[in-house]
Amino acid sequence: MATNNPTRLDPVTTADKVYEQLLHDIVDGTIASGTKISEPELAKRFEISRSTLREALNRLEKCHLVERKANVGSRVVECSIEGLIELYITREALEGMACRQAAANMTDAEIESMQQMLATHARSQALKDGISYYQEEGDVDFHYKIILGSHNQQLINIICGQLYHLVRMYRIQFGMKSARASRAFQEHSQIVQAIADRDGELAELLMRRHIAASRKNIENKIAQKLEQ
Amino acid sequence: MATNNPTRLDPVTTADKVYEQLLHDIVDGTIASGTKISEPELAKRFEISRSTLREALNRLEKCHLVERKANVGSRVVECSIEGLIELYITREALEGMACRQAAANMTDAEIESMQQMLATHARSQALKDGISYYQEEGDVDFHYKIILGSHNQQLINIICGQLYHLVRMYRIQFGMKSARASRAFQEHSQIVQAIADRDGELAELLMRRHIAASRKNIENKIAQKLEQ
DNA sequence: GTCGTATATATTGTCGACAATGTTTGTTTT
DNA sequence: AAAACAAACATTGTCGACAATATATACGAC
Repeated sequence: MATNNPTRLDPVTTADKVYEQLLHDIVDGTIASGTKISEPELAKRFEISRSTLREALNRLEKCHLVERKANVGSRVVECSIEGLIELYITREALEGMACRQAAANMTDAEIESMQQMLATHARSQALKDGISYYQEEGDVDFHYKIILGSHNQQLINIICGQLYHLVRMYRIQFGMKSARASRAFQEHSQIVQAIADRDGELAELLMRRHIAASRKNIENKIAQKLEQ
Repeated sequence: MATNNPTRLDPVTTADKVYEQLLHDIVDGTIASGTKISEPELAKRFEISRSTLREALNRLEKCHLVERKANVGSRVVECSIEGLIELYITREALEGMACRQAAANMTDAEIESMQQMLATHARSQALKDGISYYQEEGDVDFHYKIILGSHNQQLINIICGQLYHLVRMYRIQFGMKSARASRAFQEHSQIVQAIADRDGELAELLMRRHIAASRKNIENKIAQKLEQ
């Protein structure tokens, strides 16, 4: 399945490449959450100068994946349950509004494309039910398309450019495998229908519920894990 | 009036100082919107090296005040009516949610402090009615307090750390002098009441209307200016 | 005279070294 | 032995120079 990721523009400079590598490593936990980052060490590992490493770190800071204190250094952001909840609440606000705007601003062609995508998901889901990875990819693609459909550059930048990296990080590190695939698919369908009807108010409401449900699902899972 | 600005932490490094100076100059238009930034020239002007200037530029990029293209350079962000609308729509989503969270998470002391603030505004407004500068400052302080009251670090970072610089830039450059002072004050009071009642849903609704009204007010003003 | 190409210029990206600040270790004092 | 201070160390911040890329200028072909 093609992951239509709007954040990834071809890296031209070496700082770009290092940024992408570090982004990947942090998101999937190869570089553990909370780790102190040693500039000299990392620079040596990548065989680059500290200047270009710092350039890469600056971009990671932009998506809130590393935090820097003056004269002290950088750390990979710490993953916490509180942080996760805060993130999802922010998502609820932003993606809800993006969905409302999408209902107003998406072209008919874009809507058509979404409906086709859902049809594909339905088929692939019917075939390999339970295999959640594809559903995960599909879920991300679905949300990206709606955000882009808002045609609001501010929303697009904030959500795709910074928030989503953190979302993916939490998903992977907390081992969220989208346990509610069929339910989520149903919700996706309702949302697309609202957009097709150009009903922005309903579209926003449904998206907010969708994300809130996802958050509660994750909260429950974590609560279960803590009980074990 | 003390401007309780949560973004301004004491600058320790020279890059911090240059950042703050540039931030100020860009927001108030001393460095015009859309200007190409020449690194060698700016570095010479501030009598610093290009490295530390680039550090400052990176932070400006974080709040979407400058945009950089690889191997080409940086420009001050362009102010457009579309951009303004997109910004206010984003504000509506984020501050609306922040207000809902504030209703849930603000301490009684924080609420008390807001009520006192409003009382001060009421008095100062009654005295020097029409002098909108204080009202402007007061408005910013009001919104900051609510955002901080959400106790949601993600929302606080996005809104105070990046969005608000742009908001202030648009306000100044488009010459918005808050023509609806008394109306805005009334809306502020209603919002604080909803928060005091711990009615998150209403608080969010009112904040969204408040920002939407502000946006429409600005749009009208711009339309009038274009007619002249 | 205009378009295309090639050279020259300027700007950005990257590098290694030095200065300033934080942190650790070792010593001294109570 | 614990606390306080001092010195050695490591890390981050800043600098100036070089390399790679983009832009501007000059020249030549049609």
